[in-house]
Amino acid sequence: MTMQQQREEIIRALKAKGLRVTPQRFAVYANLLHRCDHPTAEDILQDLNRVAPTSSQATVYSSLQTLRQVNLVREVLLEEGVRRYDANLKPHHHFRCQYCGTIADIAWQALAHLDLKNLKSGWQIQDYEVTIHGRCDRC
Amino acid sequence: MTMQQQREEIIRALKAKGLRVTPQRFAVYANLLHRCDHPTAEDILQDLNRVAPTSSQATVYSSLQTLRQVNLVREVLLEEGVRRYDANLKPHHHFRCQYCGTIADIAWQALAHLDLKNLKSGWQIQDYEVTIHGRCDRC
DNA sequence: CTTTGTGCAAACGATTTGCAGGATG
DNA sequence: CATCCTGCAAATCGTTTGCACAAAG
Repeated sequence: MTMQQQREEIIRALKAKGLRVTPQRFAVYANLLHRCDHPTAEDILQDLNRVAPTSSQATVYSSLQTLRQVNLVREVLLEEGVRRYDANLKPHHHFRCQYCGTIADIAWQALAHLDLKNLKSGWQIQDYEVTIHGRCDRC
Repeated sequence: MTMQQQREEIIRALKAKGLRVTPQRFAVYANLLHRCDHPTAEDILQDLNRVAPTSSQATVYSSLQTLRQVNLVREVLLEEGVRRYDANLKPHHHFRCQYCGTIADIAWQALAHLDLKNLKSGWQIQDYEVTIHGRCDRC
């Protein structure tokens, strides 16, 4: 996919959700899509303003909130007191290295599916996520 | 187990970890052990001071931190921006109702174990946890 | 031109810290 | 009696909010 196509793809996604396409919102979403780590709001802000000022702090926070509401982005909880964001919408699990903090995505199919029947009577399962803790190949 | 035995059990656990047994620390840990929900620091503070002032805010926070460091207590991440605590050390998973927020423990054995072999080459698995989202029997 | 988004700075809630006095082992 | 813990209040961190102005459709 060319650079240009990627841009159009993002614009299409935002419009499809009824969002106005502003440079700041575009930048936040594009940044999240192009990164493979799971950055915090602060990480994104830093990255966007690395070269030239692009967005303010408040705008990054509000963009993330908006993108989350329309399900283009989701929050990931892997560490205590840290909110991370992820634009990978395909269901997947996470592997976090306890030593260096690196986070790797684990494809949904990579795990044998759980047998969730009759877990707790009367409770309906919507979805589930697995977080694996361990040591990565470099630690 | 009698009330008295429970108290002695707690004192033994704290001493075994090299911690001094203060009334405040005792109260925080005992409170957490006797509750089946997964309270926040604030919840614990409220509960302890319900009848008579027992601990200050700073002390509850510091006790939780200390108890966590010695592995008598662990943090649970189930909702965005909320830190909950749990003194149940037996490995278990969590089920959270998306409607009322109720959290239920799922015994480790209740889930068919995951096949975690060959997940990612070079990565060693320490442990994993499953968070299930759904609707509880009362919602 | 109407509506929505941005940026600033102030407000906020949860958690942490500095420090003096108090309790524990 | 040395060390560790507590409580208060102030500091800090991440996030949210109010509001005037700017930009998008």
